[in-house]
Amino acid sequence: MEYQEAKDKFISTWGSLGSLWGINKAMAQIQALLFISTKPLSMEEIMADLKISRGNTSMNLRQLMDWGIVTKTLVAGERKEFFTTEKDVQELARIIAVERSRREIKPVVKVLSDVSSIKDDGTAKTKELIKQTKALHELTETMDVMINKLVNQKQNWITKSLLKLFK
Amino acid sequence: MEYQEAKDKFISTWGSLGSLWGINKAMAQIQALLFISTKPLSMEEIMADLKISRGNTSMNLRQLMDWGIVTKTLVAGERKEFFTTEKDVQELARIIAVERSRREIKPVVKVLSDVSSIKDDGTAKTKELIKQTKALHELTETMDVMINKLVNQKQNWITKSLLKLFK
DNA sequence: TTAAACTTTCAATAATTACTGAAAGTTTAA
DNA sequence: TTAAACTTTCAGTAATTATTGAAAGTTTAA
Repeated sequence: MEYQEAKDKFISTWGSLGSLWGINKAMAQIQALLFISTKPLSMEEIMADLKISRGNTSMNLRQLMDWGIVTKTLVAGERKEFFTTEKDVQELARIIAVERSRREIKPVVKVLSDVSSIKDDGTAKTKELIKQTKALHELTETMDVMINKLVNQKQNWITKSLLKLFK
Repeated sequence: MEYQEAKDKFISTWGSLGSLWGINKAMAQIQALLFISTKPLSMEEIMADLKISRGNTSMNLRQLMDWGIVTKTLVAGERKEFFTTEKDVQELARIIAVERSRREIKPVVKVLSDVSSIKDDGTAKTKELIKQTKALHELTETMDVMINKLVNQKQNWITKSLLKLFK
């Protein structure tokens, strides 16, 4: 497999994987492109390489910046803006985990907490609803705590955690 | 909040959360409905409660059975089929984790392995591609191993893991 | 058998989500 | 200033994904 083929394969796989970590295809592809680039890229270069429109590029770059995964960088002597992504995979994984916790898990924990604390009217169906959503609430909260603790070990957190779990 | 309101809120939240664990809305809602039901439900009952068509119900029930989350149960004296879901949240989480690993993580690990092992032609861009996809490969594989090990602790795995990590 | 009761399939359609491109907005250099 | 170089916005459109419903398929009881 040659460079170009490998590059395309990586970008397209990473793109379709976007759904796994909750972002859209173009967003994931832009991140992938920056991730394997040896230098900051301009909007023009990203558009040309991925064959997507200016508008799409602009919107998805902004989202990536909102996630804290991509940053603008100035290139000496150039007027236009250039972009780079976090290059350290562990740091990348940390950012994604924290953001997903904030955006998706926290709101669900809230709903589960509300639903599971309705008044017990003594009927079997109400009892079941309370029991099951309470269990789900505990689970979700535990996992959220776990993610946030894991991730705060910073440097080399994944390897460290693995060791702790299975030594 | 009364029973019906709480139930609707739970089902709709769980439904829109489907994307988080990689399934569609109707599928997640059916699972949610079964999860808080005090008895097995027939297709008719599911259709009526969620206001979805027969076809949709049938297809999504099948998918839930493929995932191993829902099972057919026979109800004495009834000809039609009834359905139940796994009621234990920890077991539910185990099944989902294993399935996602199999369906989504494993194939990506394969691509990353292929891409990161292309021939080094000495150029900077090839070196960068190899370096970055290798790092991603290691990370993804480590996480996959972690998930599978965690999950194989069976009984009470989440609490156990949390203790191990932070004692 | 057969026909009623039930489930599955799948082409058509609806709903959702992503993308384009041109106009409006912003910044900078002269 | 102003005009060129650049970025953002967003209405319209395209692509994707989910849903319907009716026809075909299956099972069971008589």
